[in-house]
Amino acid sequence: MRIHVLIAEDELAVCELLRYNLEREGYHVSVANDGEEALLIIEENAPDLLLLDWMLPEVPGIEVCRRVRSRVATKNMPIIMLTARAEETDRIRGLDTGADDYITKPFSTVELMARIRAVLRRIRPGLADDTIIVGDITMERVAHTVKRGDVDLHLGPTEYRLLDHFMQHPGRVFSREQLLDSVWGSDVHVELRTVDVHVGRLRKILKSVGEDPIRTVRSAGYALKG
Amino acid sequence: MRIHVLIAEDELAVCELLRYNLEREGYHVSVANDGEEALLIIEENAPDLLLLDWMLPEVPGIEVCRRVRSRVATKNMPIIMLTARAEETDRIRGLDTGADDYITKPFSTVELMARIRAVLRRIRPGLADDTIIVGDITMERVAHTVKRGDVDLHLGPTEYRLLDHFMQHPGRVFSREQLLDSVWGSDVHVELRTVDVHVGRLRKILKSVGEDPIRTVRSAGYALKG
DNA sequence: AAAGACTTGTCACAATTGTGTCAACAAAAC
DNA sequence: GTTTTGTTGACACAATTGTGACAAGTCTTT
Repeated sequence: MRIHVLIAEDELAVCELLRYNLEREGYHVSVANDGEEALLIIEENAPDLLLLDWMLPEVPGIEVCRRVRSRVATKNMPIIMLTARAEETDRIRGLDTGADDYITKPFSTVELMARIRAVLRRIRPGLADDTIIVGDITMERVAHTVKRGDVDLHLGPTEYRLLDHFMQHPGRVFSREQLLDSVWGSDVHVELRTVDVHVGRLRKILKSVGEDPIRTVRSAGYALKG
Repeated sequence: MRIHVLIAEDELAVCELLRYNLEREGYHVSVANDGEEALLIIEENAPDLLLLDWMLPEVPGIEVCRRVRSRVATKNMPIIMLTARAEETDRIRGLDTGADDYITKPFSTVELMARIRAVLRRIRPGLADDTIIVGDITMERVAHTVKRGDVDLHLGPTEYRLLDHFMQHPGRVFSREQLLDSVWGSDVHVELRTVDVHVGRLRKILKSVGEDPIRTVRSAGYALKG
């Protein structure tokens, strides 16, 4: 039985991005374009997780949230809020929205997926896959640890997300642009070459234990040797 | 159901080149010669992908882009911009054009096709075919790898594009001019003989594993043995 | 509040790899 | 044997990638 995620979001582009990423990780995805639709779908077929836009037509996100919480059947449904601006963060945080987590746009898909796993794990331990293994590299996402062979490696946050992304698609080449999009976030302004630096840092750590597992593909990007 | 691509471009020569290449790869192609026509076609029968010239009569490309994005039905339509000069690149990038990708003329058709596949893959994973096999040569486009038998081969960017092109049309003979057009770009100024050199280099790599798979056709050009 | 320990994004410069030409040589055609 | 066409190594230089240093920013700890 696959995990059912409902996306309540009116920006189609964001919807598709989320749907694509979620489906690729094996979730069953529904989409609601406004608050009313979201509530209908929830009543009809309660999802396992709700990705809820803060600003939603018809019924605003916070209202959806409240109604979901007020109903017994859905009282414990995990909710992750998608908020537009970083400034609102504190306000949302302060309010008792009842959301389990929130993330501000633009967000990196890698990070969002990580949060989704985290929230699901809290509710249904064992459902979200927690470790990825590629070659001799093991990522324990629960513990946020990376091992190569038997050696524990210490990665910074960015290196961690970068490796996470690579490990989800071993062998596949990603351009700097793509990495920036997935690992940093959709419209963050960061120099393209910064990717090189972080790949370099990741490499350095990984190479401390064995062969360089990252492949540079000239004029194309980087890939994890699959 | 074939993938439907709309070409919005006023230069007839470019149009035909694109149409020819796209149809050969199995896409269903429509053509609009100005922005207005493009919008009409889009409204009437939304394509799966839009190849959009930046400079377009009647309604400029950027305006078409905006309108496509503003309509719900076409909000997610993948758009690849064709821009004239390399200098505009940064500006276009900085602007939030809403295009999924852009490519500056002159472009090599091999590269454009690669980008089209990349964009489509994002939207409809599984639709764009990612590996080509001819004889004992395997190209894994996602991983950007080439194997002959079990041996991994390391090709430089140009060799890679050249082989890609050959493998798309096994057996067919291409003149140096044609190869220059398809692999290097429409009006790049490069000596004809340079093709020989690159074919030579490609051959050398390929021959390191087995028989020479490239056929020289005297006074006509080269072909991959199909 | 200050100090220290990490992270991060950029830059400048080094190291590496790829590119286009040419010219000498080889092979085929006439 | 002469002419035409293709092959290949050498080479300068272009383009791309790797990396150490650094300043600014965070988060902890004291």
